[in-house]
Amino acid sequence: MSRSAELTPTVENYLKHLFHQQQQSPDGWLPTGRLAACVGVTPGTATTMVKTLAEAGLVDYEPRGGVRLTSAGERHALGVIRRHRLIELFLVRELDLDWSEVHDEAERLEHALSDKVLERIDRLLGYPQFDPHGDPIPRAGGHVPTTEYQSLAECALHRAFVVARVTAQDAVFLQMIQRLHLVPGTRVVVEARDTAAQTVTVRPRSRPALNLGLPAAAKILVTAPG
Amino acid sequence: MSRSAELTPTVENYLKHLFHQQQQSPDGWLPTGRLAACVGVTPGTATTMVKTLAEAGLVDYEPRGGVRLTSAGERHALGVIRRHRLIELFLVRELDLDWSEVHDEAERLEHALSDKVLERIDRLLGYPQFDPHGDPIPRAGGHVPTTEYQSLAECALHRAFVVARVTAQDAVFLQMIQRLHLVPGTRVVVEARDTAAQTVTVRPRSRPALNLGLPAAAKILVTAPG
DNA sequence: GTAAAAATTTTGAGTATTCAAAATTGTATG
DNA sequence: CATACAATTTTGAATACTCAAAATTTTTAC
Repeated sequence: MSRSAELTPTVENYLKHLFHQQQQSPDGWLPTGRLAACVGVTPGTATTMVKTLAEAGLVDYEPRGGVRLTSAGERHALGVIRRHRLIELFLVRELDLDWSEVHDEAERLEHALSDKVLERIDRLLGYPQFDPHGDPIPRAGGHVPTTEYQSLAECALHRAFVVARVTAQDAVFLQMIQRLHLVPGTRVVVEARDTAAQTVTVRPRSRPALNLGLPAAAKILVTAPG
Repeated sequence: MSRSAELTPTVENYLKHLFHQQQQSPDGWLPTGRLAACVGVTPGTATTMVKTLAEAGLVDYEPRGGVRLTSAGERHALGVIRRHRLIELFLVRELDLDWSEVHDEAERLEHALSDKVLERIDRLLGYPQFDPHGDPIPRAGGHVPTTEYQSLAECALHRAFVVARVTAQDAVFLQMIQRLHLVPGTRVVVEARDTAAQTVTVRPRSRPALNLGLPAAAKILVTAPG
């Protein structure tokens, strides 16, 4: 009736962060300190938890070397991320919540939803592939729809693109994106890029051009239109 | 952004059960053993928790005398019950889950929903007054729509009534109600009542008559039609 | 009115999670 | 290579919750 293995919300949370962080550092091994920082606990706490996770077969752990999800751990992490992203989309599409505020809501709900309810939500939404931020929603089996994106920090100049994904979760940044009309789906052209000044000049379709800092531009991913 | 006082799910759960039980025993004082039984913990655990709740001002506690919700405790309890019942209705109406299975689902979700999401669900459902079992949904302010009901164990014979409410949560019982066509909204007539044999003969509108035991009949509440 | 039964509380202990601060290890530097 | 610095791990302790079993109180029964 509910989830397969029944991990605690805390454990699910560690696994989720672990997965996200591992995508960044592609050698796969994550220092425990980094994990601690993004879960929001002290380093010692993370060490303790990592040892627990290792005993449960969810991660590989090399003392002073780092942590890495096992395939079992990754499977669970993808389950949590699937729940999180489906909930986000549900909150935006069905309950009319704002794009920028659903992350925190989903954070709590992702640990309380049974497989059955999740399946119904999935069906109601028409088995969507992407959440409101453009992040891919893993399938129940664990498959993640992948697409190659470029960011506004690196794509070609004077070419039409479509914003596909915004890789940030904090409400302030997302509200800015909204105010600037750069939400997923918007057509944009990069008019200039100044690597010295670290700025990018972007023009959303039928709107005035605007300037973004390079780090911000790197969080906005685009694809070719059509 | 979320709930007012932030009680733990465990505490919310105790308060909810306390409220339900208090409705039964109207002197208001509930023995801790009874509370323990319905929360599903050992008596000692309930005693410990009750002392914690008393310190937090949520209950009055007389050692060896019993427990009673304070008005603060009742306010919180009604909040939990409101969430629970709105979720149940939402799951049935919007996600097409079965009447008989939503209780357990709501049990988990009632502790994870923010006020904001709850308000949206309330709006989506059209500010309903009753959940799928006919139980009243407390308003955000704490007001509970009350109606006087009679049960099939005590109502007049040969008079038309409408099933308004089924005061049970276990799936097996509810599935039986469904199979027997006695879900809320159904018109029924009690054709006979045998207090010695402890049975009631009920005829749902345009269906053959059927027999119920008295305790089962007492859980099915009816009102005058119209 | 005392003994047995029932309910309740207390005690001691365990799990899951966390922190602060001390100890350890590894790395980089001169 | 020794030393200083940073990261990590260990240690000791706290909170929230739970149980089993012992101790206590109340009720019931004779």
